[in-house]
Amino acid sequence: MPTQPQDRSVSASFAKGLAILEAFDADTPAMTLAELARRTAQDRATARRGAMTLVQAGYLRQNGRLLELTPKVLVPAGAFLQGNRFGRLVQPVLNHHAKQLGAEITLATLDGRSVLLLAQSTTSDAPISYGFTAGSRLPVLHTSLGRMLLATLPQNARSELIQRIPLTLHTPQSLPDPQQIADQVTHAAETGLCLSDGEFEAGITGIAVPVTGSDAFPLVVGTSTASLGLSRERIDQIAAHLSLAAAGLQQAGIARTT
Amino acid sequence: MPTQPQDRSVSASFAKGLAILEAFDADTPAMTLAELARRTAQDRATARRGAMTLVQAGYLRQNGRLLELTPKVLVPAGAFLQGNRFGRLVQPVLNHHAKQLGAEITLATLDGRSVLLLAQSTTSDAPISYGFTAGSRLPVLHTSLGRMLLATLPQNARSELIQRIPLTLHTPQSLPDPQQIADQVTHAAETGLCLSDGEFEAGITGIAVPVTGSDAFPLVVGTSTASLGLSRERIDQIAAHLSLAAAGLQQAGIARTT
DNA sequence: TGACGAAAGTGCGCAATACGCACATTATGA
DNA sequence: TCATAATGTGCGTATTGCGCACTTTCGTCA
Repeated sequence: MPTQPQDRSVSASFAKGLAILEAFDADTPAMTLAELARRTAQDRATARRGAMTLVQAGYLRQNGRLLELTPKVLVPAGAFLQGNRFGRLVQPVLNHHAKQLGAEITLATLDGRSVLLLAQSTTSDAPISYGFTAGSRLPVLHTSLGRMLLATLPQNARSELIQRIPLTLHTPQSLPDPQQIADQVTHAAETGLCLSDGEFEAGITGIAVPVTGSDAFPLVVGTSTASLGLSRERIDQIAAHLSLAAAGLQQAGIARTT
Repeated sequence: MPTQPQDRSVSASFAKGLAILEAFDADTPAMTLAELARRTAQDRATARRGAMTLVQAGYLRQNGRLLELTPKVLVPAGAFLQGNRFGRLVQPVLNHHAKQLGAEITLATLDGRSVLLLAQSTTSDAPISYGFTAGSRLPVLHTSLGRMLLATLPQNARSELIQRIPLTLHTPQSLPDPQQIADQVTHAAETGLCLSDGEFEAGITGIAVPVTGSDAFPLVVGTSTASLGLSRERIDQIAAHLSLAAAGLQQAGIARTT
């Protein structure tokens, strides 16, 4: 009684263990074993084995009957960021243009069905800080970053993703129709600029431009600002700054040398 | 022919898979499969299974014959940082006192046998930036952060760690004798302040103070400055700022509510 | 161009190992 | 106090991962 056409080149136990780790997110950085088993749809004994392995490896720790992430999960992230010279190559560029612009600039890529924030400028004098950091996830369909990322994809992948990603409305202004979103994406692809007004957070307009030249990951940079009194001139101004930042990034060598 | 007193509550395959992921560090964010197998001392087939599983899960990607970390490794880190409200609780405190102090302030904990950086102030006007970010590792024995962390430990754990951690000298000024280091740690424990002059990077003095009140992890904050012309008064001044930052952090609620 | 070494992919037999049921125990809350 | 839920554990079973050995591909130097 075979269960699945098991792929002999991936380890099922390892995959299940990773699923345990992935069960922890920003909203739930600590949970009980039973809840963990429920979330991952694994047998409690299986979930326990995975969790105990993670505890032994140092990625989880037991606090009473709660399992919680330890700071050790920062290590692989640090390896990625340092290994790719983010601190030296990316951060200065973002900071410089953010200062010029007077608003924070975010670098993001696409991961599965969500936007993944990679880095953000840290100009302490910037007005708003949303508490988003590297590793944060954002929805794809209703953010300027997400739509701009979609726009970098080839047509077929683009429309397939728009269909497959469950559409959740965050504000009354969130576009409810996949077709409208697809049109916005097409428009973004043609103009190299994407706006999204109040579709993710009310009263906030997101603006994003692509970072071309990266053959490894789709990359975009973006910023956000209050929608109120946002003139066309100001938008163009912001877009210009973002484009400069994007150019600076690819010149700094974000593109992977294949 | 039994191999090991195998612990039935941890998954060997999962642990091996995690070892694959841990093989990637800041110096080697990409490597070939053979090298991966060599580093982890696993059979190539085993290493391949682990790597392919990580590829399927999205944490690694294949670039030619190289395996490299993907940005997805930022996700667990983001979950930890956001879940513990670092962006809202920690960062503002660090930034505020860093501005007052005129130098970057770093928050760190102890992970195994190395210092693990958790967060760093981001005052764009600070003089030096070492390229260290959250997730970076530093040696324990020859940094002020590390020694201050050791000082927070109970006596037995303290001396055991000092014995067990391999002692590598980074500069001519690095203390070569475990006993001297132990004395420094004791002194740090008594005074609540730790200095380390040029033992990790020549000409740089590190200064660290403990963040008490955390029952979950040992925490310290520290900064670094040029050793040249560093007066006793200035040191006291810096220590005062760091202590304020430490107090601000525990007041912000870094301590885990057990 | 040919030949060598290193790296990558694959198949498969064996047995170690992870699975998941079921039971006992302990915490939680009505 | 009882009921419910969560935890830890033992263990039989067969699934699953291990690792040898072979083939193929790639890169390099003669």
